[in-house]
Order: sequence, then C-alpha cells, then structure tokens
Amino acid sequence: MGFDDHHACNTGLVLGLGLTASQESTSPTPQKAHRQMNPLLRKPNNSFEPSLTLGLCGNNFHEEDHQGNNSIDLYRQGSPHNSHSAVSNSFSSGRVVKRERDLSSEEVEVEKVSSRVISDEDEDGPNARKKLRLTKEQSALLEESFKQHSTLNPKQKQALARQLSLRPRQVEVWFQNRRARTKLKQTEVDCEFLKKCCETLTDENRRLQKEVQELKALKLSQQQPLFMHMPAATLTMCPSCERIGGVGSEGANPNKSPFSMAHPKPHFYNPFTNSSAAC
DNA sequence: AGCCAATGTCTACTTACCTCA
DNA sequence: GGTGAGGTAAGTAGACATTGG
Repeated sequence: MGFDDHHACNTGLVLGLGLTASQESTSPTPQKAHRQMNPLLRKPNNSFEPSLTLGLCGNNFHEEDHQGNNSIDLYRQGSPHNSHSAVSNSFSSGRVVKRERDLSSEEVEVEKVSSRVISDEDEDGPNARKKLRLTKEQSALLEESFKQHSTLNPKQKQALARQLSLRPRQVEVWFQNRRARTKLKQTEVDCEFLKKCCETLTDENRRLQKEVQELKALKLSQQQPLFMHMPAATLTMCPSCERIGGVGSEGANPNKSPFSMAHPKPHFYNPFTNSSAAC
C-alpha cells in the first residue's frame, strides 16, 4: 500500500516492514553470537527479516585492541560514596557463589579487595547499600565509549574500568543500564509514532467510509429518476471532459492523502446533461 | 562426535539509594 | 524538615553461547 510514513507523521522516523541486513562488522566475541540469537538484538549477517524497530544505528562493534595488559589495579572509587558497593550485599547471602562465578578471576580478586575495604568502612550494618554516583568525567567517558559501541568485550571493559578507576563490573552494569535506557526511550518514540499513524489511519478510514456511503447513495439514485433525488446544486460539471461530479466526495479532505485514488475526482454520469447539446 | 558442567554475557525486571522540586 | 517522583547503580533470574573435560 502506498502509505508514506515520512510525510504522514512527520517524525523523521521510518516505519515499515522492512528487510534489514546486518550492519555489524564481524566480531569474534561470544557476545556477538549471543546477539545474533537474541531476538531483540539479532542482526544476522546473511539473512533478512522483517523489522519494525527503530534500533540504534551506527552500532558497529570494533574489536579494538586496547593495551589490555592484565595487571590488577585496586580500583579506587571516584566519590565519597564509592567506598560502598553492592558487593557487600552479595557477600551476605548464599548468592556469593553465583556472584563470584560471574566475575573473571581478575575481577574476583578486585572484588575481594574491595569487599575487605568495605567491611572496614561499613558501619551501617551488613546489608547497607550505599549508592554510587559516577562523576561527570566518568559519565562523560562512558557515554563517549557507548557512542562508539554499545557493548563491550572483556578487554574493552577492563581498559575502560582502569581508565575510570572503576571495577569492571561497574562498567558492565553501566552499559547494561545504558542500553536499557536507550531501548526504553526508543520504545517511547516508537509508541508516539505509532499513535500518530493510528490517528492518521483512523481519519483516513473515516473519510473513505464516508466516500463509500456517498457512492452508494449516488448509485442508488441513478437507478431512479435523478431529478427526484439529486438537487441540481449538488452536481458540478467538469468543463474539460463535460462530465458531472458530485459534491462532497472530495471536499472532505482537501489535502492529498496517501490513500487517495488514482483519479480522485469521480466522474458521475448524469443522463440529463450528457446530451450532445449539453455544452 | 556427542554430552555435560562451568562460565560468561545478555535482557528484563526489580530494588534501593540519592537528588530535587 | 518531610515527602513524593524521577533517575540510576546494582541485584536477580533466566536464556543462550562457548569451552574444556
């Protein structure tokens, strides 16, 4: 169908059942493979599939080779609040097993060091969970990095964490939350866009229904003496082709619509004006 | 080659803390 | 000063891929 979304809703967005191909460069990381399996992130290389989403573009994932040496830093926190972390909670339950399993060996070591510091400083009880606030500099650098690639491979994570004096886990969490926020915003945009499309289609539907009614009425009137049902004032004659058109069939929507018929002005045959002497 | 456990990463959802009006 | 809303760091569960035995 010839529905032109770009003009209909004027949002600058593209809606369509399109076939999208992968924009992602090759990455040897497992995450890439995972993304290919994940329905929300999947961008298969050699396949096309219908899509309605307005996902992030420019999301190329480069296998950047940061210096990435494996030395372990004691990641100091950037703000006074930072001496506490969620790790203190994790270690207070049996989930510490999973928690440690989630961490690389390096991270485990860092976590353990951190937890030691935490336990020294934590005077609010074993379950206290103070909120970390990232500094402006940290946030800015994370944002910058996110613009380049919305997911990180382990090396990138390590390098970024070192650069920011954060734990790799914190960098990972920040990226996870950032992706979630992006997706949420995009969903809101999509929702607004679809609402507008719905309104447009509803209006169009209403207009077409009205047109159908008028055409039906006209057809009915043609089966009976026309002068009894159709006042002369409702008929107009096309000066060029000398045909008669009804009022109201087009006037309801003066704007050209994507749903307009190929020949928007219907020509109605009027036996009374169709004689050779009519014009 | 096939199986399985361990591990790592992801999303989605939730919780808890902090800030600000 | 108290409070509710919003933002966000972090926890959790579940799914899936990879890897090594």
